[in-house]
Amino acid sequence: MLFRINFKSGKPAYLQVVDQVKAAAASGELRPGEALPSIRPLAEELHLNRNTIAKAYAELESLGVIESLPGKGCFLSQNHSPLRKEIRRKLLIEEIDQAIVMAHHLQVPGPEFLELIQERLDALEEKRRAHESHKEG
Amino acid sequence: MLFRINFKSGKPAYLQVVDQVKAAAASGELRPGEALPSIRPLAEELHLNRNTIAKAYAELESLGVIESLPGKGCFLSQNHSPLRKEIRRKLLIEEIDQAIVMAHHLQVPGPEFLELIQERLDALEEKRRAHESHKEG
DNA sequence: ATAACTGTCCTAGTGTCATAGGACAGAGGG
DNA sequence: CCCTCTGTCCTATGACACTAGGACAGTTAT
Repeated sequence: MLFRINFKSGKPAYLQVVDQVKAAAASGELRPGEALPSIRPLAEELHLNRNTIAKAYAELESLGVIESLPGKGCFLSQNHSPLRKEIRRKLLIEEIDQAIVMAHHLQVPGPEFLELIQERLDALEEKRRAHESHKEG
Repeated sequence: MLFRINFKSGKPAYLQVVDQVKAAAASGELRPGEALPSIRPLAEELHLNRNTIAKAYAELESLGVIESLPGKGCFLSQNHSPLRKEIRRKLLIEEIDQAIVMAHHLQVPGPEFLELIQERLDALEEKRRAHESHKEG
């Protein structure tokens, strides 16, 4: 598990951590129940204040991605997203529409757009398979 | 052309305008060369300061979506996105990955995700056809 | 020229965000 | 108990984002 902060990206450090944990969860790099790096060591490793990491973890907990047990540590949740199905669908549609509008604006035609999506889905699936075999084999 | 600002969304007003103009351009509601509402009247209509609209338009110009001619007005560009193809592809991939990670996190399975995308693409296409016929017929 | 319109720049106020350090509370090993 | 680890809360500070009003410059019609 390796995080990297891009200090010149303009994106807040704590949000970068949030995104990277989410991505790690999606790719299987982090598995349900697994412990995340504890706040202080990770903060030191990334040259951030502990509260910056704490804020990221708090955000992740509010999203249902992780659970934090004071005194023990933070762990990846079993069941993500406590939201109702219609809400989840609505959120996802917003995200999709944003990508579609960007594709149009970048003049990427529909077929190429779909191809790109399939490509990324495949890439993710491959990552997941790789992590499966690492930890089960 | 109708804009609506959601004041309790937390999203800055000028960004809401940016998104709505981009969406209007993608859906064909706004066509290349067409004039956008001028800054002051639109600001008054939306109960915003002129500079809030001006900032939105400036952002859109920097993105290549519109062109503003001082003294004349703002107009939708012919050719969006002055960026090189690899850059555009990279930007789009970031957006797509974000949607994919969200789909995973919301526990929306791959096929349903693709279905949703197709659905939104179709919806956009229908809008575009509707605007075609309105303005050509 | 005047007036009414267009967008733009400058500057200031206000608030929120991101980050940081100190102190506190629960868990577990000597 | 004592110490060290865990996460959490409170507070403060610095920076930046958003908004706002005044003054300016280009365009067009009268």
